[in-house]
Amino acid sequence: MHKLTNRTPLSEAQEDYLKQVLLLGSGGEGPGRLEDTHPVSTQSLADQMQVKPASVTGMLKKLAALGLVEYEAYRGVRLTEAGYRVALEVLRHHRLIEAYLHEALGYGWEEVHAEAEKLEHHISEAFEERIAEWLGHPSHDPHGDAIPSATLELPPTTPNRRLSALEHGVRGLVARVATQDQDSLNLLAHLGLKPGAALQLLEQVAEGSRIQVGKERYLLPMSLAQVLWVHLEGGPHDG
Amino acid sequence: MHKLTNRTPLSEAQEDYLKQVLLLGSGGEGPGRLEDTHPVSTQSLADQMQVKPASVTGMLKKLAALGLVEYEAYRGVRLTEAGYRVALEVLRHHRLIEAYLHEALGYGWEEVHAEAEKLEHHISEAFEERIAEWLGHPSHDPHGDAIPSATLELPPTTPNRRLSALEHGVRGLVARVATQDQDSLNLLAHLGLKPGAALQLLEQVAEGSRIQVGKERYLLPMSLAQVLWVHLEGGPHDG
DNA sequence: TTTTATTTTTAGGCAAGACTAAATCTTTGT
DNA sequence: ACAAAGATTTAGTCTTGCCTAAAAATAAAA
Repeated sequence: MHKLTNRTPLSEAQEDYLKQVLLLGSGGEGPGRLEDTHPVSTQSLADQMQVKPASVTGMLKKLAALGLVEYEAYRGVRLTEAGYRVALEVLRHHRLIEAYLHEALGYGWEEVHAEAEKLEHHISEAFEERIAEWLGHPSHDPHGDAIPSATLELPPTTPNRRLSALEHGVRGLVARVATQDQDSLNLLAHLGLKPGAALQLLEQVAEGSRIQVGKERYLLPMSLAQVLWVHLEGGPHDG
Repeated sequence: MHKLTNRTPLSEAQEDYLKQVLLLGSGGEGPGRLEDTHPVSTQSLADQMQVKPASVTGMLKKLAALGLVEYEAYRGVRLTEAGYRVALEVLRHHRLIEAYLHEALGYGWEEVHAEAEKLEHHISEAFEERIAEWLGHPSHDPHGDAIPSATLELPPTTPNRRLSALEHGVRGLVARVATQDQDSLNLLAHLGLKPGAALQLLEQVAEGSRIQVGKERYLLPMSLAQVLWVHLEGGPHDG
């Protein structure tokens, strides 16, 4: 029996599961409309949450009973409308906090993830509002990830592509750094490859992507080239 | 067996208990040196934590096993040196957050407590440092409560007295508002009775204290007069 | 199609931290 | 001094969220 008029506050774990179902169920471009998501496997959730698959099954049953996910045994899980809203709310908290830590408190953009991960579950709506206000209601966080609005709409997407999928010679701006791995973040930050940075793809080789950033040339391993999303120079315009 | 080389991170509940043992064990003037505290009863902790006495007993045993409190059955509890340090650290977090919410994010001084209560357990040392830096390493929070330094020293105490204990005619400045009750805070805020405000005690009556604030006169109920700590005008100097 | 490998679920447990009810200590009143 | 009252502790449960091991379902391969 679904409890759609759900006003029981969710636990931290529950919120985290919902967030991950959204993230894993969306393409690499980041979360979009609920209809565009695909079901998520128990295993992928277990990996993401650093937890055993059996634990995931247990939690999914609870969330299904709350009407927050649609869960069919052996068949993966997807969010309901209600679960989707919760997930977006958590994402909004996370990304606003990242932006605030970066802009207001001088955190490096590569340092903000861990702190936001803890805080996202513990701030009030008032806090959310005040930092959003202070920041001027930003549409993207320091990693280039979209921030849902107060009414949970996502900002319009721009046509970005993975560095690893570009043709040689192409120039563009880093639009998004889609990893949370601390080592990767540190390296990319060290190379100046943060959102907004200009780069040119020299060529794709077996080991990864040879690029030029300012006057420097680097060979970026495949694993990193895949998480760097690039906005093409002179690419498609929308207006 | 005490585990004095304690580096197991404490739970939120454990930190809260330690904080309350410190607060309840200190006089109304707020926490001072560990030697000046008195043992705290199970009942008073239960009241403060909104929990049944049996639950308190259970937790105290755990904390005693960790070497954070000295606990003798039926006899109350006090902090050990290690527990005292944890309690001060939590208090520092709490009060720095209150100050930051007030000064940086425009929270009213009467609104900050609830938010700080949640956040105090979830911020990193880096976060603590950055907001302390931003604030200029303040010695007191918006309620006038002392903030332990990064090395956990308490700022020198000033000779304040409860409004309810003053003689009529006396003038002074509000030094501290020692309540966390939201209704009381709202009322005091409404009357402009925040730390720094000047007032004069007209007379003590059975129902409370008749005072003058600016051009207004109020009869402040006993319960409120007891939580208002006043710094006497032209009072004892220390230099 | 049948076997094998992989994924997922079930079953049973554990640790925190709360609760209730019952037992036991301490204090207090006379 | 002693009994009643009040405070505290013990004993036994419950819920949450995780675990491991074993069973079952699905998917892949022969």
